[in-house]
Amino acid sequence: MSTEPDISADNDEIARRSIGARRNPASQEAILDAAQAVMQEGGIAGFSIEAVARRARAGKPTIYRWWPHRTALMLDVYKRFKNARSFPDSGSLRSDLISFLEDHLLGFWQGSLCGTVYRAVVAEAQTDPEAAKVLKAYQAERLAYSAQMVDRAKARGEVPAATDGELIVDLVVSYAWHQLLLGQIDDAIARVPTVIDTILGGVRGYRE
Amino acid sequence: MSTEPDISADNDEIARRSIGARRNPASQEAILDAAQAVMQEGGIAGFSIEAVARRARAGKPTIYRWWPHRTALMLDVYKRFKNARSFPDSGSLRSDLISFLEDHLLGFWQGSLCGTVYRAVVAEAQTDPEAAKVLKAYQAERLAYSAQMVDRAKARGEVPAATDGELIVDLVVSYAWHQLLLGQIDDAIARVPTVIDTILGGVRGYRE
DNA sequence: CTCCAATCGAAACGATACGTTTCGTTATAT
DNA sequence: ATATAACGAAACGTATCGTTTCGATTGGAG
Repeated sequence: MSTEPDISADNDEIARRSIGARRNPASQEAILDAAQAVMQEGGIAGFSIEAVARRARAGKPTIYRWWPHRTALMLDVYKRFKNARSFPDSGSLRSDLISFLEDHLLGFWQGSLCGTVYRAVVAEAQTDPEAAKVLKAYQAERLAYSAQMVDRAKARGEVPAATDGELIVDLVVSYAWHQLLLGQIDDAIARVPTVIDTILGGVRGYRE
Repeated sequence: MSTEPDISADNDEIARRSIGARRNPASQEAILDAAQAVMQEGGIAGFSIEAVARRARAGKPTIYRWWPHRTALMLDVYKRFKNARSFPDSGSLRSDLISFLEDHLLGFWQGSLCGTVYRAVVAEAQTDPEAAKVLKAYQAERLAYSAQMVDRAKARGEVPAATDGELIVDLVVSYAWHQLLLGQIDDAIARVPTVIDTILGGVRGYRE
């Protein structure tokens, strides 16, 4: 998998300087590279602004100038991975949701650095109210966007128009979060079809 | 609600001393009281061993001696609340699950300190592998225990014997976690019946 | 009864990270 | 030509970490 941005072209360059009264793209990139590397090597616990600054050979003020919170920096690292993932549109809600849970959530987090980063972001949001606000907004946006899968199913007549698309997607995402935060991604991936079938079909043979 | 242990009888007592070569119960209680108070006043962010020690007028080594991790201390505070909550057994799976989600999860966390403490524990588990192990074990145990609700429904013939009880409960718990960690407990409580009905019945009118 | 051992609170330790401020340098924008 | 704003570097004071000392306390072993 080449989902991970390349950071092998390390900072062999000469020391960066100011390029005038504007942001230095090279510095920004070096900082993101460093943040990713630090997260990769030391995990969540070792992730600090100081460590990133050292690794990037950047001044702390430069980081604080462009990223108000540690969370903002982590989210930017996360977003580097989430590059143009086309949304599943297979023509079937079931396989759309399976692909969504298996590829876009669990599979995306598995193995790569993304899971680690996302866990850190969620953890940070429990401490920092500002981070909580950012994460909540991000989740709301993603939820609304993902609900389009259900909208398309409605258009196909696959589900009634009254179906609460956001709730369906919320159940899928909630399950993925729970598994991620408990470090059970690998186990969860094996059960994806069962989970989706349960969410779509409910408890088989349930007598109301 | 009087779910919260009383800590109003504050430490007006004289300074505690050693009572010999054994644990001082008064100190342990004072530390737990202080931990709860600190969490209550400063939230997760302000929670530090130093702050707890100051508040309890205890020495830091005394805390480190009895609680290896910060998480262990937080979990002990959490457990003070979780006093003998009897499990829902209403004779109907639907109302059992509604009560479970509304009272034992969301309602238990709402308002009281428990939600804050639990969020802190989950956050800590993302950083500290030891905390992760403890939390994972705790969740697995609770999951198996809660699945008994579905087992009783099976015995009543309400659901087929092949139903995956742990998956049903997992979906409910996952939803509760997601809402807790996003700070949306209040909104979530209003939607409890809809959520349970969706999990039990699936998407109404879904054509497989 | 004597003394050992383990506890207690208090204080201080070095280390680390926080977020901010200063400084001299650089180069765009006006 | 000059004001402006970014850059890296260094240092600031504050806070918490987890550990180490210290003297005082008191139960339990010998």
